[in-house]
Amino acid sequence: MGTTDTDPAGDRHPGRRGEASLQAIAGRAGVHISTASRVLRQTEPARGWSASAQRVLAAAAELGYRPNRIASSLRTRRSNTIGVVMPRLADTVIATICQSVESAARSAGYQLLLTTPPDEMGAQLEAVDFLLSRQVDGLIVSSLHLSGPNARLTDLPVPVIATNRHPGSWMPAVVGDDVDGGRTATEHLLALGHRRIGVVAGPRHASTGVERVEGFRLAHQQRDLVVDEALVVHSDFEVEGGVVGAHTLLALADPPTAIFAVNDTAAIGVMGAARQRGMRVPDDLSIVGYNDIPVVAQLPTPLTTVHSPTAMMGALAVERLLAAIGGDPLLGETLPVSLVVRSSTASLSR
Amino acid sequence: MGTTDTDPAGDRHPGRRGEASLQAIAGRAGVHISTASRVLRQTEPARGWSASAQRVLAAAAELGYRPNRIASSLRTRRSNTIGVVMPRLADTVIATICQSVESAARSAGYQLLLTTPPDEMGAQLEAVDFLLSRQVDGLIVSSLHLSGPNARLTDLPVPVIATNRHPGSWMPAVVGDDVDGGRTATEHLLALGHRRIGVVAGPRHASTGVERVEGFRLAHQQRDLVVDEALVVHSDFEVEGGVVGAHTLLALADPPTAIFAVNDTAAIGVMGAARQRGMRVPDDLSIVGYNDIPVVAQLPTPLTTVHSPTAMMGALAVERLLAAIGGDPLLGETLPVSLVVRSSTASLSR
DNA sequence: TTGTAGGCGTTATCAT
DNA sequence: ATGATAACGCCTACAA
Repeated sequence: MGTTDTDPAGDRHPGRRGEASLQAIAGRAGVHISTASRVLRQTEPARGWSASAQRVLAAAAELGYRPNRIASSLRTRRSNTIGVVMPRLADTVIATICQSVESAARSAGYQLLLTTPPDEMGAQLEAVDFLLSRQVDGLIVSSLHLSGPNARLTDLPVPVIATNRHPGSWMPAVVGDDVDGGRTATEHLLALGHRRIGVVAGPRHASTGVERVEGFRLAHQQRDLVVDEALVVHSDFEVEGGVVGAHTLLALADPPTAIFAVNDTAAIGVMGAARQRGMRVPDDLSIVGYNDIPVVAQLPTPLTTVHSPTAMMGALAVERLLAAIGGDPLLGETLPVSLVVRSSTASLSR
Repeated sequence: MGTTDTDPAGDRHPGRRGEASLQAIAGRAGVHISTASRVLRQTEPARGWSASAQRVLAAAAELGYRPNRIASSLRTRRSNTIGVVMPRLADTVIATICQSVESAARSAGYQLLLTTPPDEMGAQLEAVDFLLSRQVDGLIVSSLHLSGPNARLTDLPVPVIATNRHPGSWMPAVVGDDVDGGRTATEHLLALGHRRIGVVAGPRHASTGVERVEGFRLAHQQRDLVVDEALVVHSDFEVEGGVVGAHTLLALADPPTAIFAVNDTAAIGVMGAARQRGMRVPDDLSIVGYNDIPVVAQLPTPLTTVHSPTAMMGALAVERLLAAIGGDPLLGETLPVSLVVRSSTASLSR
C-alpha cells in the first residue's frame, strides 16, 4: 500500500509535515490532479469557474493549500529565485542595496537566496557554487575583487550581474560613478584652497575605493597639482579603519589640512581621530565622506559627502538581471553621483 | 525518444542549462545512477574507493557536477533552508543580526531565504506564506508586532523563532533584556541629577521600544519619582524620527535636560536637533542611545548607549531553531545588556 | 473542459 | 558493493 491508492474520499497524501498536496485537493474535489493543477494556476475564465473548478478552489481554501514550489521548480526548471552574494551586510550601504534588491525581486515574483560570506574571493565563489546548486535563476554579487580567481564567473549556467563594486569591465555591473564622485569630492576641497589632502582609501581590491582615489588623482591632475603618495593610506571600510588611517595621516610631519574618506563610515572614524587629537572639524580639519548614509546629515558636525544612489543600484541590478533571465542581453550601468556640501568642510584660512 | 534511453556513451541528459546530472555521471562512469548517487554522498570507505566509485568521482569532477538540491529536497523533504523575515534591513541593528544568522546557518549547512517586507504584520505574514511554500525547514522573524493577526504563527508546519523583537511571551524569542537596558540607561541619567528626562520611544508596536520605556518608568519608580507623560514621545526608529521627537520635547514649556532615545540612530537624530537649536551635548543636553552600533563610539561627541548583543542574538536564534528542527523543544532566551558611558551625558550642573 | 501518462533529478528500499 | 524501481509533488503535452 503506497500513496498511489484510489482512495475516493480524498484528503490523503499528507505531504510533508501534514501539508495538503495537490493530490489531496484533487481527491477532495473529486477531480483528477491535473485538473486541480490547472484550475489553481488559472485566472477566472471568461464564463466563470466550472462546477468542478469551484470544488477545487473550495478544497484548496479549506485545506489551506500551499503549493510546493520545490516540486514545481523541479518540473519547470525555474526556481523563481535569485542568488545574492553580499559580504559585509552589516554595512549600511550593502544592507540598503540588499533591501532594494529584495523589494524589486519580490515585486517581480522572485525570492532571494542570500549569503554574506567573508569579503574574500574564495569564499564568494564558494557561495556562488552553493547558490547554483540550489538552482537560482540568476545571481547578484556585490563585492567582487579587482583581481583573483573570478574568471570562473564568466561561464555560469545563469546570468550574473555585479553591483556596488565591479571586478573589471569584462563583467556587467550596476555601480555608481566612483571616479567622478572622487573627483568631485576632491575638487570641492581644492576649490576651498586645500593643497594637502589626505585619503583614507579603502582596500586595494575594491573598485569603489580604487576608483574614488582615481578621481582624487584626476582632480589634482586637472589643476596640474601633484599628489603626495604619502597622503594616500589604505584601510578597510569600517569605522576603525578611518580612525587608524586618519591618525597615520595626521601624524605626518607635514599633515593634511583635509581628509577624503572613501566611505562615510570611515569618515566618521576620521572625525573620531580628529576629536582624539583635539582638532576641530572643519576649523582644523576638513572632512569629506562618500555614500551619504542617513546618519551623517545629523551628526554634530554634518558631513559633506558624495551621495550615491544605493537603493537605485539594487533595483536596477534586479531589473537588468530579470531581463537577462528573460533572454535579453545583460547590460550594466554606471549611475551618476552628486556632492552634498554640509558643515565638515571649510576653506583653508591661512 | 525520451530520456529513458540506454545510450551507452553517457554524457547525455543535459539537465537544465546544460548542467550535468547524476544520470550523466552514471553514464560516463558506466554505472547505474543509484550507484553514482551513493558514491557521491559517501565519505571514502575504510578500504578505499572501489574501481567504479573512482570512475564516478572522476566523471563528476570532469563534468563539474553540481547536485541539484531542488530535486534532492523534493525527495528528502528537507530543503536545508531557513526562511528569514527581516523588515528594515537597512538598519544596522537588523543587518547585523541578519549577517550573524547567515553565518551561523551557513556553517551548519543551511542557506537563507531572505525577505524584508514592510514593517507591518500583514506583509510579514504574507512573507511567511511565501517562505513556507518554498519548503523552508524553519523560520526566523525579527520584527513582529505586539498586536495584530500573528496568531497565525502558532500553527505552522515548521518551527518559528522570533528575534530582536518579540510579539508577546507566547512565542519563543531570542531578544535582549530591553526592560533592564531601559532601566539602566535611565538610572544613569537620574544618578547624574537629571529629573526631567525625555524619551524618544519608537513605535508602539515594537517590543524593543515599549520595554525600554518600561525600564525607563521602572527606574523612576525605584526612586519614587513620577514620570511626566509629556516627556514620552513616540516615533519611528529612523534618524528623522529622532530629530522630530527631540524638537517636540525641546519645544516644551519645561523641556527635558536629558533625552533617552530607544535606539542609536534616533539618538543621532536627537543630536542633530540639539545642534539645530544651538544646544551643546552634553553641556546643555545629555543624550543616551541604545544598541551601541559601531559609529557612535567615534562621533564628535561619543554617545553613551546601551550595548546590545546583536550578533549573538542572530547566532543563538539559529542555534535554537536548528535544535528545534532536530526535534528538540524550541527555547527562547533573553540576553543581558550593559551600559556604555561615553561623552554625551554629564551631570546636571544647576 | 477534463483525464492520461510521463518525467523533472534525486534518494531510499529492495533485491541481487 | 551494485542495480532495479518507485516515489517526492507538480506540470504539460496529448488524447478524449
